[in-house]
Amino acid sequence: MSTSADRDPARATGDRRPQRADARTNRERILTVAEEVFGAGGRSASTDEVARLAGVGIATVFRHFPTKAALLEAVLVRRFDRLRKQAEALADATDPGAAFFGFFGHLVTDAAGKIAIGEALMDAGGDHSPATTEASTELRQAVGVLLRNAQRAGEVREDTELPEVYALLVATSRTSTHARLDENVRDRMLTIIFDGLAPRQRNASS
Amino acid sequence: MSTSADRDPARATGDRRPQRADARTNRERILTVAEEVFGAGGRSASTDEVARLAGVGIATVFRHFPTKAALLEAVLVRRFDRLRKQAEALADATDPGAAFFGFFGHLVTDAAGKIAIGEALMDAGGDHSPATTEASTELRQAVGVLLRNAQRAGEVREDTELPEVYALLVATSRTSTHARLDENVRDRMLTIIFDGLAPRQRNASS
Amino acid sequence: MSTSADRDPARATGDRRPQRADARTNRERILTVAEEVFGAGGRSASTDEVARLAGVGIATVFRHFPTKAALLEAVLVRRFDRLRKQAEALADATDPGAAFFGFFGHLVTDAAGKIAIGEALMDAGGDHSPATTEASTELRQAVGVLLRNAQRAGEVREDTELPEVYALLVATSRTSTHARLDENVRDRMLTIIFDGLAPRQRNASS
Amino acid sequence: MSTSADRDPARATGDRRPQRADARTNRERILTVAEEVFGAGGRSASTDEVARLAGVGIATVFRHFPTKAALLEAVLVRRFDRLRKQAEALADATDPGAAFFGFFGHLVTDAAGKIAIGEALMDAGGDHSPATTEASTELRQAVGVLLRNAQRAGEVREDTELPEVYALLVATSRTSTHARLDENVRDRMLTIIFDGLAPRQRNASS
DNA sequence: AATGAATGAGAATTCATTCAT
DNA sequence: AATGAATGAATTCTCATTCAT
Repeated sequence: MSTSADRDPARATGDRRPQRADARTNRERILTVAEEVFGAGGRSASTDEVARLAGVGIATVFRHFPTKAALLEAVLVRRFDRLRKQAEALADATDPGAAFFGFFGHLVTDAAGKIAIGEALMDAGGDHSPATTEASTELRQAVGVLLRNAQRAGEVREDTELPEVYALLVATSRTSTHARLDENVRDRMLTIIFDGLAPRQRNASS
Repeated sequence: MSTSADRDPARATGDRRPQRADARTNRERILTVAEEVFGAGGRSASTDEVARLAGVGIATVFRHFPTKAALLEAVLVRRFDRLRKQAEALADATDPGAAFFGFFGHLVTDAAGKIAIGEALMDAGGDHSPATTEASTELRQAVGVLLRNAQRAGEVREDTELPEVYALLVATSRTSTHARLDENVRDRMLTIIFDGLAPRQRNASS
Repeated sequence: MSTSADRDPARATGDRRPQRADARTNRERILTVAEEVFGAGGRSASTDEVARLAGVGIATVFRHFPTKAALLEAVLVRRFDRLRKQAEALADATDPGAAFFGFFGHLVTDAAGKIAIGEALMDAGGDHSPATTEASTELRQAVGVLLRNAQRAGEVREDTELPEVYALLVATSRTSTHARLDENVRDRMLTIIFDGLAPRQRNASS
Repeated sequence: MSTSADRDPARATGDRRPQRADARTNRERILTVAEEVFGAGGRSASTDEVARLAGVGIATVFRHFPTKAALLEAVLVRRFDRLRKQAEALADATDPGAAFFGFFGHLVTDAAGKIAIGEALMDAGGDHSPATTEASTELRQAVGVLLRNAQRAGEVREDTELPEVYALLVATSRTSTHARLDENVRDRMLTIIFDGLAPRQRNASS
C-alpha cells in the first residue's frame, strides 16, 4: 500500500542526510501557511505573504522550495496524500455505502473549505510535475476503491464509473469552497448527486 | 421583462452618441479576445496579451475599459447576458423538461467551454460591480424560471430549489471547462445529476 | 512701444490667411482654459483636461498648438503680454510711486493667483522659446520703467536695480500663489519689502 | 584586509555596490540622490532616474520607500530636520541679530540651492503626511525662535511676525534656487528684505 | 477645421528569485 | 541553515501625439 513512501516530505529537497530539526519545523510551517495562503488567494498570492505569515525570511522559503511552483506542488502533494490516506482508511469499512458517501460529503464540506488550489485537482493539460500527478492519481485510485466497494454493496448504481464520479467530486468541492455555499444549499446539492448515484429503480426512466 | 435592454454592449460606455464604426469593432474584438484570454488564463492573464491578440495597442484597451477590472466585468456581463437571453428564449418552450435539461447541458457542454472566468459566477464575497451582480442575478432568475417550469411539468423533483440547482450548474460547467472532460465522461456526469433531479418515485424502496 | 505686434495670437500658427471665426474662438477658449488648468496643476496637468474643459476635441488643441510645450508657451506669452500692457499703461502715471508699488502689489495679490506657471517667469536655464523669452524680457523692461520712474520720483531707493526687484516680484507672487497666503500675512510681507525698497533715511529728500 | 575599501559606497562608478552591510548606506544614497533629482526636476522627476543615479535597481528604491510619495516625504523630512537643527543651534547665539539674518541668508544662499521640492514648504492645501507636516512645523518654530530673539535684541522690527517672515524666507530661497540668481543680485535682494525687517526709524515715512 | 480613436513610450509598483552576510 | 537586501522583468495605467473620418 505504501505507494507514497518515496514522497516523504522531509526528503523532497533531495537531501540525503537528515535535516536539522529546525529546518524540518520550518518546512512544515511553511507548507501549512502556504496551504492557507494559496487556498485563500489562489496561486496568485505572493510568496512573501507565505514567508511573513510563517515567520521566516523569504530566502528560507526558497531554500526549502526552489521555486514558487515547487511550493505549490508540495502543498498539493501534501493535500492529496492526506486525502488519499483518509480514503484508504475507509477502504475496509463495514458499510461501504456510508464510507463512499461519507468521504464524498466530507471532501465537499470540510476539506474543500481550504483549498482553492484545487484548480489543479484534475487539470489535464496542467503543467504538473510527476510528483503531483502521481499523488493525484493515487488519490483518484483510492476514491475508485471506495466507489467500487459501494457498487458491490449495491449502494451505488453499476452503470457509473470513476471518471464522472471524480469529476463530480471535484466540481462540487471546488464550488463549495469558492462560492461559500450555505450549509443547507450544500446539503441539498449533495442530496441531488447522491440520489443520482443511487441504484436505478426497476422502472427507472432509461 | 427585458430588464437588461439598457446593458446593450454597444452602449456600455454610457456614450449617448453612436460610436464610430471602427471603435465599435475594436471594442467587440477586444471583448471577444478577452473572453478567450481570461477564459484560458484566469483573471491573472495580462491585458497586454489581450491587446496583442486583438491586434490593437495596449492603450486602446484601456481607452475602452478604463481598468482591467472594468474589462473583466464587461466580459462577464456580456457572457451573463448572452446566457440569460438563451435561457429566456426557452421560457415558453412547449417541453419545459427538455428546455431545462437542454439548457443545463448546453451550458456545461458548449458555452462553458470558454470561460474559466466563471470564477465569479457565484462568488459571494466577490468584489463585483453592481452591473456584474445585476447581470448575474438576472441569469440566475432566468434559470429559475426554467426550473419552475420543469417542476410544474413534473419533470424535476419538487423538493429542490434554485440555489442548489444553480450551484450544480456552476460547478459542473466550471469543471467541465477546466478539466477538459472527455465527452462521454461529461455526459455520464450529467446523467447522474439529471437522474438526481428527476421526480422521486412515489414508492421509493426503503 | 508696439514691440509685440508680431506676436498677435491669431497668427501664432504661422497661418497667413485670416482664421475662421470659430477657429479663433476655439483658440482663445483653449488658451483661457489652459491658463487655469496649468495654473492649478502646474505643467504636469494633462492636455486632455484642457480639451475637455474647453469643450473641444483633443485634436483641436493640437491643431492650434502643435505640442504641449507650444501651448504652455502661448499661455505664458499671453500672460506676460497682458502684464506688460498693464505695466506700460502705468508708465505715464502721475504718481510713479503709487504706480510701481501698486503694480507690485497687484501682481502678488491678484494676478499671481492663477499662475503656477510662473515657474518659468525667470528661469535662466529654461528651455524657453525665443517668443517666450522675448515676452518675458519685455515685461521685465516695462517693470524696469516703473521702477526707474519711482526712483526718479524719490519713492524708491536709488541703490537698487531691476534684477533684484524683479526677483522679489517673482518670488513673492509665486509664493503667494503657491502657499495661499492669508491676506493679512501677504500684506505684511509686502510691507516689509516695500519698506526695504523705500529710500534710505539720510538722503530721503534730495 | 583593505578589501573593504573597494566596497566604499562612494565609488558609484565601479558599480561595486556593497550589499548587505550597507543597506543603510543605500538608503542614504537614495535619499541624497533623490534630493538632487527632485530638486532639479520637481516631483515629476522619475523614480527610475533616482535609482539610476544612486546606482541601485528600481526595486531597491521601492524597498526602502514603498511609494514615490514616501520617498518625496522622506526627502522633505530629512531636509526640514537638517535645517531645523541648524536653526536650533543658533538659538543661543550671542548675537541674535547675526544669528537670524545669517540663517536667513544661509538658507537662501546655500541650502536652498538644491531643493525645488520646497514646492511643499508651506503648501497649505498640500497632501502631506503627518510626518512631513510635523517636520515642517518644527522648522518653522525654530525659525520663530530666531526671529523673536532678534526682535528682543532690537535687531528686527517689532511689528512683524513669523508668518510673513517665513513666507519671505520660502519665497526668496525658492526663487534663488529656481532662477539661479547671480550672486550679487541675490545679495541685493536680501539687502532689501533685511532693510525692510530692520527696526523702524522714529521718523519713518509711511 | 474639428473630432474621437489609436498608439507607443514611459511611470509607478509588484514579485519571484538571487546574493552576501 | 537562515536572513534581509537587491534586482530585473513584468504589469497596470497615463499621456502627448498622430490618424482617419
